[in-house]
Formats: sequence, structure tokens, C-alpha cells
Amino acid sequence: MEDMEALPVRFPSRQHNHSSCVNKLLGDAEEECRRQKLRFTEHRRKVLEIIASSHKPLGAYDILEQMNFSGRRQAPVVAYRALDFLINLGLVHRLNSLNAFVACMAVGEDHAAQFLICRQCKNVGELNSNRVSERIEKDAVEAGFQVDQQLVEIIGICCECAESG
Amino acid sequence: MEDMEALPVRFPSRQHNHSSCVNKLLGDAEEECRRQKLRFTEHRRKVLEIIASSHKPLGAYDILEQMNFSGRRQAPVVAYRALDFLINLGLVHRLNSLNAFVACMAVGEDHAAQFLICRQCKNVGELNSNRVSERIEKDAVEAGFQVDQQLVEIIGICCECAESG
DNA sequence: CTTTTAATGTAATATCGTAACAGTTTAACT
DNA sequence: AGTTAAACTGTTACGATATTACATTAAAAG
Repeated sequence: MEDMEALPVRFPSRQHNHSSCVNKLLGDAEEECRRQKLRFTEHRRKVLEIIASSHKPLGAYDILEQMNFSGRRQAPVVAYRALDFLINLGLVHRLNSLNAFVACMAVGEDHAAQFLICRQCKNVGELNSNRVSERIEKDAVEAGFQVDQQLVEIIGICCECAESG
Repeated sequence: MEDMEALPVRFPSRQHNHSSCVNKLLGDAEEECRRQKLRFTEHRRKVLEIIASSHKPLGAYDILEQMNFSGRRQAPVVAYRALDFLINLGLVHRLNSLNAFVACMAVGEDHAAQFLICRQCKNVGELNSNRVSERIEKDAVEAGFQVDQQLVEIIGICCECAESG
């Protein structure tokens, strides 16, 4: 018998409101940091803001470019440090196939992180299917392998791009 | 009802015979090139040989180091060109999480390519579960996404490392 | 044997990411 | 408050990964 629960897929529609995403994520970040007694510093806020303002993946150097607070160009390590922090907190994901970063769309949901990468519009969604992660886990175990981490990146064409030819 | 077909998993055992892997793969490569009227040049042969001689993933620059035919150090692009060729032919896979390359263990089998990466011994196996790839395909389609390519990399501990503590 | 296509050689450069270490801020504890 | 420990920042330098561009040579097709 097939499991019919709804998929928690998140794919950004073309005309959705970015600024509400950003605010939601900044709020989540603040709260999470308060809870875990971590510091949500200016760099970290800024990097999260930059990433959250784009549903297209950004490279570390793209982010860096947008970090010129005071006209000063920051060193790469500044961006990487903030990214590490945000990734550990689960607020940002790294896309290995692109060497790029996206904001998490399911903060606090303890989700499998599977990515849908549209090679036309470059938007990235999260599939987050427990069926997929469980299938991987089961088959790996059956093969004698103990799973710590799953990286799943799915490249193709998103719904909206498929419709508009 | 659960699909019970055997998994075509390939994980290299510690004492298996590398040289037969290498010969098999070189033979497959030659045959495939003859069939497709492609040239199996010295660079390509050498790179495949180097990769096939290791079940641990190799970086492009590791490969390059082993390409010193005549004492001359090759330019990086030489390795990358050969790698592109071999990847297109399906003889070599790229591991995005490691920026590294491994020989295919299931040449000509038209397989889903899912990788089991042991973070202790660094060996890499192929899970190649159709159940996984079909699950991904189904769920992505259900989410309105048209899949071209799946990248699945599973990080953990292999059977032999788990046994030996 | 010439045309065209594919592969190579070579240099330069782009892109991505980290190490090391001194200095500063913040939090925690007398 | 004053002291200490931990975390964060600034800065420099460098390492690792990958591509562009273009001139040359080799191979296949006609």
C-alpha cells in the first residue's frame, strides 16, 4: 500500500512576496539564537538577509559583494564564517552541485533536505520528502551502510518554466 | 506490497583485486569508444587508469600529479578535459560533495548513480537503487518538477569500518 | 590530398575556500 | 566593578578547484 501523505514541497512561485520570507526567516533566526544563547551578529544577520532575499542560489562571493556596509570590501572568510554559522543552525543550505547557498524554506521542521534545482530559471525549491529519505536510509542499511547524512539534489525544470515553454 | 528485488550495491571490499577492476574498465572503455566512434586517447586512458586504480575518490589535481608522463607537469585543463570525456561516457562519476572523481562500478548497466561515501576509510560505493531513483522521480513529479538528473550522495560509515570499530 | 573536425599544448586567470594570528567584544563569574 | 574565558572580528596571505582563450597538431571524412 502506497503512502499518500502530502509532500511538504516548497517551490517559490514567481510573484510571491520576498520581503515576508526575509522577515519570517530573520525572526526565526533571532528566536533560535535567543533559545540557544547564540549571538546573531551583524554579519550573520546581513548574510541571512542577502540569502533570504533571493530564491536563486548565491555563491559566497556574490554574497560578499552585497556586504559592502561601509564601502569597504570584506574578506571572503567573513562570508564563510557567517555561512557556517547559519548552516549549522539549519537556516541556510549549501548546494554542492553549484557551490552555492540558499535560505531554508522549512526552518524548525526537522526536514529531509532534498533540493529541486530548475536549470532554466535557477530557482531552487525544497522537496523534503520523508518517503525519499526513508527509502535511501532503508536501502543503504540493507547494503550494510550506516547513514549519517544525505545529499539529494535534483536538477530539472520547474512547474512554471515548463508551462511557459 | 514491498518491492523485494536485490539491491545492486557495489562497495569495494578491502582485499579485492584492483588490477582486474582496472583492466575491465579499460576494456569497457575501448569497446564503448569503438562503438561510438570516439577516440580513446592516451590522456583519456591514463586518467581512467589512475581513477580506476583507486576506490577512494581522487581530486583533479591528485590525478594530475600522477600524469607526469615525461617528467613534464601537465596543465590542469588536461585532466579536466579527460574527465569530462569519461564522465560523459559514464565511465567516471563526479562526487559533488568532495570535488572528486571515482570510476564507475556498473558500466553499461544504465544505473541510477547513488553514492555511499565512507567518512572513515574514504572508500566510495555505488548503491544504485532503482527504488530510490523511482521514489525521487515520483515525488518530484508530484511536486510539479520535471527531473533531468539526480545527485544522491550518502555519507556515513561502511560495513567494514563499522565492524572494525 | 584537401577540408573539416577533434584533440592537444600552453599561458593566463577566474572562482571557491581556508589557515593563521592578533585584536576586540561579549558573557560569566568572582 | 574587575577579571577571566570564550566567542567574534579584521587582516593577510595562501591553497584548492576549475575555466577561457587561442595557437597548433593530429585524425577522419570527403
